[in-house]
Amino acid sequence: MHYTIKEVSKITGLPSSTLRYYETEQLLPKIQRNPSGARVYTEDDLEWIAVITCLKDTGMSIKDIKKFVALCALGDCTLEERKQMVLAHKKNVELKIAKLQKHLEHINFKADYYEAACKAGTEAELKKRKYPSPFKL
Amino acid sequence: MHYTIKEVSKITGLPSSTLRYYETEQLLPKIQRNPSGARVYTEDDLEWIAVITCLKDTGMSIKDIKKFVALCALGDCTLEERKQMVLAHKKNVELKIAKLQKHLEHINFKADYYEAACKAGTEAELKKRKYPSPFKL
DNA sequence: TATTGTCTTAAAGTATACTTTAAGGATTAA
DNA sequence: TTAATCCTTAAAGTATACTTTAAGACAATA
Repeated sequence: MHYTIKEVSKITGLPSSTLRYYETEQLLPKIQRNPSGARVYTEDDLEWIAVITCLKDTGMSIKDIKKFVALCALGDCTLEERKQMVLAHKKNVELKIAKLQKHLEHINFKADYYEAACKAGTEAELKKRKYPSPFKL
Repeated sequence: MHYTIKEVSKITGLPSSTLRYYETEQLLPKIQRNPSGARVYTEDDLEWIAVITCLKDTGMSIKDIKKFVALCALGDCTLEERKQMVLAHKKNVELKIAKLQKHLEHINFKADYYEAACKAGTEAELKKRKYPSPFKL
C-alpha cells in the first residue's frame, strides 16, 4: 500500500509540515515521489515513523535520532553501536518512568490534600501535612 | 534554617539563574532579602521549589504552574479550582507513564533485535521481525 | 475554463524555557 | 587596600522543535 502525505498525517497524527521537516532533517529515509513530485509513503516508511515517534516521545533529541538513523543506513558494521544506543536509551526511559512515578506520589499527596481541604472548606488545618522533602538538606 | 541562592542551587540542582527566573516569572513567592539585597531562602521556599520541580518535571508548562501558584495565593476560595487542576494533572501524568511504558516495549523489542543481530553479525535474517504497528492503517 | 484544493521548496517566524551578558555593588582573604 | 568572589538587575541571546509564509505547480470538479 502507498500513502500520500495527508494520509500519513492522519494515520500518525503528525502534521504534514512535521513529516517534511523530519525528512529534510534526515530522520526519515528519502521518500519516493510520484511523477508530479509528490511524496509517496510505503508501509516501511510508516514503520520508520513509528520508530522515530517512539524515540522522540521517550525524550531522544532530533540530533540523536538523526545519528541513529544514519548508523542504520551504514549497515551491519554499526550494529554494535546501535545496540549500545538502544540499551542506553532503554535505561534512560526506565529512569524517566521511575522519576515520573516518584513525582506521581507527590501529586497524589496533593490530590488527597485538596480532597480534605475542599471537604473542610479551608486548608488552614492541613498546612501541617507536609510531603517529605525530595532534597537532601 | 536559611539558605543563600548558591546553597539552594546546590541542594535542588537548579542553577541560580533558573531560581531567579522562576521568581521573576512568579513561580515562587517573593523571596526575602538580607540587608544588602541578596536572596534568603527558607525551608518553606524549598518546599515550594519541590512542588514546582514536581509539576515541571511531569510536564506542566511554566504558564500553568504560574496559574496554580497564583491560585494558591488567593486562598481558600480557589481550593476547588486547585483540586481540579491537581486531578487533571494527575491524570495527565498517569497517561504519560502509560505511554512511556508502551514505548518501552518497542524499545525492548529493539534491544532484543540488536542482541540477536550482533550475535549473528548481520541483521539480514532479522528484518522480518516486525514490531506491531502502533497506527491504525 | 475557472476555481478549489492539493502538492512542492526555501526561508523566515514562533513557542518554550531558560542562559548569558553587562554593569555595578557588597563581602571576605591576603 | 586590592583582588577575588559573591550578589544584584534588565535585556539580549540561545537551543530545540517545529510551524508558517510565500510563491508557484498540478489535478479534479463546477
